Amino acid sequence: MTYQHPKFLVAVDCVIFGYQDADLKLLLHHRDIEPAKGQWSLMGGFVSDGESVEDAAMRVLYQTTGLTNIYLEQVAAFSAVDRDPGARVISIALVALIRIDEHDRELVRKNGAHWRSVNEVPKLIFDHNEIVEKGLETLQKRASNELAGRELLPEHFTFGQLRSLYEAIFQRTFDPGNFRKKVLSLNVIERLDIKNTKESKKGAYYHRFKDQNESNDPERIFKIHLKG
Amino acid sequence: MTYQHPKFLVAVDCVIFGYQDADLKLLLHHRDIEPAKGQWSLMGGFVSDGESVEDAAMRVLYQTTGLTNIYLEQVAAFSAVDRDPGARVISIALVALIRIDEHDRELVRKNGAHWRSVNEVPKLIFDHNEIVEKGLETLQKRASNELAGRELLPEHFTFGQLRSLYEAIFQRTFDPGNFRKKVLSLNVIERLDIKNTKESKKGAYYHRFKDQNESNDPERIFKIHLKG
DNA sequence: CCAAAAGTGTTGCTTGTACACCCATGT
DNA sequence: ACATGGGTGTACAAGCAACACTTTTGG
Repeated sequence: MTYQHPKFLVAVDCVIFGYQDADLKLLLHHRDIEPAKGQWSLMGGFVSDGESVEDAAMRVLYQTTGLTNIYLEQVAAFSAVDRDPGARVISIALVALIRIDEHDRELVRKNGAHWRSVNEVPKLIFDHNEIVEKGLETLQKRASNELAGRELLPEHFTFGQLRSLYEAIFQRTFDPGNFRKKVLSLNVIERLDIKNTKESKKGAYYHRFKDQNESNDPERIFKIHLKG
Repeated sequence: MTYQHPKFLVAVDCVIFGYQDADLKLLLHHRDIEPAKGQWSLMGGFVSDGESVEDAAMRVLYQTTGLTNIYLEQVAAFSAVDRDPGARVISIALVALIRIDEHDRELVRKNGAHWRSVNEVPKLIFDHNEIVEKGLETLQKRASNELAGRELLPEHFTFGQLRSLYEAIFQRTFDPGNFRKKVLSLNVIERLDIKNTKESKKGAYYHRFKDQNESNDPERIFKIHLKG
């Protein structure tokens, strides 16, 4: 051992967002270990040897949703000395965005996990409510700097669906016309020749995200300040 | 012990920015422990029991600069398994902004520390160059979302000095007139009746940051996109 | 026919950007 | 007198925001 210093348990807590029924969802489960066993908690786990924080988060995600290749972003480190009454644990929070229709429902069920609307997050253990707050902020920042949704929407989506997603993320409404124009100006989605006729009488064209390469993004600053 | 899991050394690495001679500076020192002893490194240390990550960073700052009450912001966790050849160390990076004229030069000297321009950062140990990059990004984001400089400039400063600071942070020039108007519109600084006559023939009014309370900030989005 | 979402257009306003231009003064 | 940074003003462009209006079709 080269260094003589105290060591710590290091955990990852995943703020896993999905989107369904025009509502931003958060994956929560009943914690299965003491302390606070049975209470609502974020999906989390401890970092293992030979594993980076991101590796650990991906492992947790795979174990709980069956998904790989997930978009992950660090939120922050939470390290208050008494944040976990069971032991001194330093936790790195990460936010993950997943397509809710692709996850393994059986796995989620086995984990005692449930999707809950971000508007109805129950009291969570420790500082997890605070982590959710910060995680949502991180998502909002991301969604203002670029057009988010690739990881949350199905392959094909209408403008209405994209707008609903943004309304869920920012917890407010956007003017349909202005939102459309703003998104189009970013030049990152393209229209298909198929129409969705389920969600409106007239029918709305499906769109899809362009490939990373062809979506020429010259400093795309989104700056969503559209009012309802 | 409640949990059975591997434990890790947790470090803090501080990206300490100061500002002097129209140049953004970074505090570096010669590492005094093996491995990589003597090489350039960020100011850092290990988290102790009973100490949060922020506590540890403040301790490191105090030990190296003698300063307390420093603005601190988390950058990210760096946790690649082999990032430190001496041992498995998970490091939380934080960015700190200090007024360079207030630090304890003697302390800094004892630490073998030196201020280096961010434009001339040498090869650092481990992943510290990457940490500096991320730290600068964090500073830039902060400086675009609000008027930064409280912690970097002296009490009284001219528009020229503030603009120079921003030019150092963003590594580009700003139009003097437009910069002035933009900053004034934020309504967070006030003019004093004293003039600085050293840096220009005409003399420039000193300004200072208003108190947090009286600087009514209605969603101040800075959005520095001024061209040279 | 009516409601409701899709999609387009118009207009006023705010803000960014590029300048021109005067001011004060040390050299 | 002139070069230099300070400070103000102007004019155009771009983007935001509010909202009118037309299209389409299921009920």
